[in-house]
Amino acid sequence: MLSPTTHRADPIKILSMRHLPPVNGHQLIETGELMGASMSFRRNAEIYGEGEPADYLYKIVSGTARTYKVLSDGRRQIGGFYLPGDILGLETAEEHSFSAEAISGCKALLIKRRTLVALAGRQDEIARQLWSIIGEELRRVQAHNLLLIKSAQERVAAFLLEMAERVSTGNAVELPMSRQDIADYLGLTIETVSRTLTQLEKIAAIQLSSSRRIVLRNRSALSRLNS
Amino acid sequence: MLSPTTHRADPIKILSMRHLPPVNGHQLIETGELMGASMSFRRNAEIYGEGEPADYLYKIVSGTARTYKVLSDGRRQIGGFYLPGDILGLETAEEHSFSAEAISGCKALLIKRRTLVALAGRQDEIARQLWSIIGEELRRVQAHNLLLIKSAQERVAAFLLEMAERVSTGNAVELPMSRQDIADYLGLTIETVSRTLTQLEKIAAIQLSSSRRIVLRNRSALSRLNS
DNA sequence: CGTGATCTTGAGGGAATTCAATGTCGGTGG
DNA sequence: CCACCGACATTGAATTCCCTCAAGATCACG
Repeated sequence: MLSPTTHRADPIKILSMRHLPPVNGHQLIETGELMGASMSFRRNAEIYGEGEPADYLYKIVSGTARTYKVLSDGRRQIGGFYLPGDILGLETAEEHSFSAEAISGCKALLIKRRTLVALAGRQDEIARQLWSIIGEELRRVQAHNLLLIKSAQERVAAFLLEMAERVSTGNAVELPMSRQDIADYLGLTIETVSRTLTQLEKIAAIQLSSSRRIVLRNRSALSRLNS
Repeated sequence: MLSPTTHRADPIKILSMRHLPPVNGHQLIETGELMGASMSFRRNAEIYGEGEPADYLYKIVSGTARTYKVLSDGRRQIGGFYLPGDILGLETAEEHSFSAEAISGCKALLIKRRTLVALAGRQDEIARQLWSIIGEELRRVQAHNLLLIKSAQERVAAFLLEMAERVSTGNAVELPMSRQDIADYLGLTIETVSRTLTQLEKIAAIQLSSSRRIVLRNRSALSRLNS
């Protein structure tokens, strides 16, 4: 059962809670000054579009989301994957610089940006958390940068290790995204991702139980690939 | 001559001034609560190292700096180039995640992070500027990400356009960094950068006056390459 | 069971890298 | 002043890695 505190009007909790328990009954949580409206998105539904006003942050409650950009020639670059507990749509600009979509069915908590910023001005703890969140995002994007200069093997290995940290139960990784998503995240083609995975299986670094389920058999081998 | 305000104890000015006039005489500027110590770095000198405590921000006054990481196999990835007016070392973590060096002789204004953060808690204007600076940094890193999935031509073209915006006088771009720096920034080899530049010269998009001086002859051609 | 979507595998080609040599520029000392 | 030197940059040839195009294989779903 839910602990009573999850229903309290506490913006700090909204920001910091890693997994928010499901919102039972009504879709609106009263959280003091910070309205947390819960919103559901079905598979492939748009959460927000590039260029739209960035009025809300979205805290993923369940499911997975992706941010992406489509270049003029049709190539798609995925900026990141967002799992439960992650915060999406963090921009200091007035407009979203990426689009966001639900990968699987997906529930998110909406947080009004202006309200949050105003609140941060008065409550140090909120401000501190906001800084930590945007700093985390910056580090994530920088790590992604480092990925993109590496070889296909290194990129895939790094991706697997990253996902293992985020979704793993033991050594098994249940991937929420398709090969195409992975490819567009890593700056590779879907074929190269597929080939690299079978290659990693051949050297006994991983085991492909099914296409979406991957077991890490030899993490140190993967780390070693990770230059 | 310097206007008197440049010497006033005004942290907002320190953050926002695009180009800080040279500090004549003593090396320490009294800026109220925010001490702005001026510091000089010679070519290739380290400004800070990866993993060191991130106690200071550095506002470049003159010269150019680079941030970088060296992977275990020796490859170097340059995270960004910082020109006069840019702020370096912005981390919300306790430690620097990149190293920083002066590319050319370089003067920077040191800003104590803790002091700045404390100040931001009391002055909205400071907080607002801090947000804008880190948001800018985030956008810069994301744009860099997009670069790294493109072809060599596109990367070099995008790099030239970026530098043109930042250092150009008309159509001439005076590059402060070496080919190796450019290569490590773009995730290419020095040879590929060189070849691509001569290629761009052949199609009359640019002119290589000298190796460090490049004239943009056809910006729309460069933009077109920029997918 | 079909049917479409997703994933894997194969063969060939192309873009960037590697390795190697040559060229250019700025400084230093004869 | 010019010859030499080292650092930096360009160019060339061969190779490697990833992409493209194409054909199967597998999976989910009606």
